[in-house]
Amino acid sequence: MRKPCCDKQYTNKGAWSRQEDQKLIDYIRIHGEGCWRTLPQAAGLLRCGKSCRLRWINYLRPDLKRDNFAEDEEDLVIKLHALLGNRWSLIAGRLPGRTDNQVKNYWNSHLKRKLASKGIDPNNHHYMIRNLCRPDQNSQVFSSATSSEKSHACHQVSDAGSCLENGLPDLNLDAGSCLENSAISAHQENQKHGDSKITIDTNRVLSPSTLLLFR
DNA sequence: AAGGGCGCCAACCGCTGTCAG
DNA sequence: GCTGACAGCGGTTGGCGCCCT
Repeated sequence: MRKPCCDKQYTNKGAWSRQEDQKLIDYIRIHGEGCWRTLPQAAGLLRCGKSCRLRWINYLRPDLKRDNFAEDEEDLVIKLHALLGNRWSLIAGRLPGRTDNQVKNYWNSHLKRKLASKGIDPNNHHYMIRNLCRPDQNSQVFSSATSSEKSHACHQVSDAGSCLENGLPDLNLDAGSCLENSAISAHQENQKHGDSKITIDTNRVLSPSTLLLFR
């Protein structure tokens, strides 16, 4: 069992005061980042080193953007999430001035809902196909999406793949998702030709979870 | 005007990865 | 190879403010 990083009895918790912020900023200006364990004592702070690190990285760093996410940043987060999943630090690394915490919070509070409202499952970036199968009240979700939005979801994985060609690191893409995606694209083809029923090309491979949606 | 519900976001917690001794 | 210290990550929580009834 690892020892705690600090003696919790003698550390403050909760929101940081201005004085605490100033002490941390002053200390880091002079000594630079790092040695978080010894920093609190050296800087005269009654805080855990971990807490100091978090406060600096997520709030006090001078290069942080504090404004709302721009549309292109949103798009990038969505594409990177399709590629990387909940690897917030990797995603944030591609957004200058944004922290992993900011990206995570923005995803959970805005983007998840935004995708869901367009009928896109925020977990796997696929359309929630059940909505297509059952023309009940749920189907409104899908029908309210514009064609470009539908296209966006169905091509999420291939778009993300194209990011790789633009210099993203070598990542292990989920091949299963691509195959499922191609089956969804097949459905799109049917839609284009006016077919109201879903037909599945059995030569295309679907995961069991996706197959369940069609039953 | 009040208070209950909800969303946002800063901060915390627990865990993992890495590296030095 | 083992152990402990440290940094970093992702999930979760709690407090605050806004909105609606």
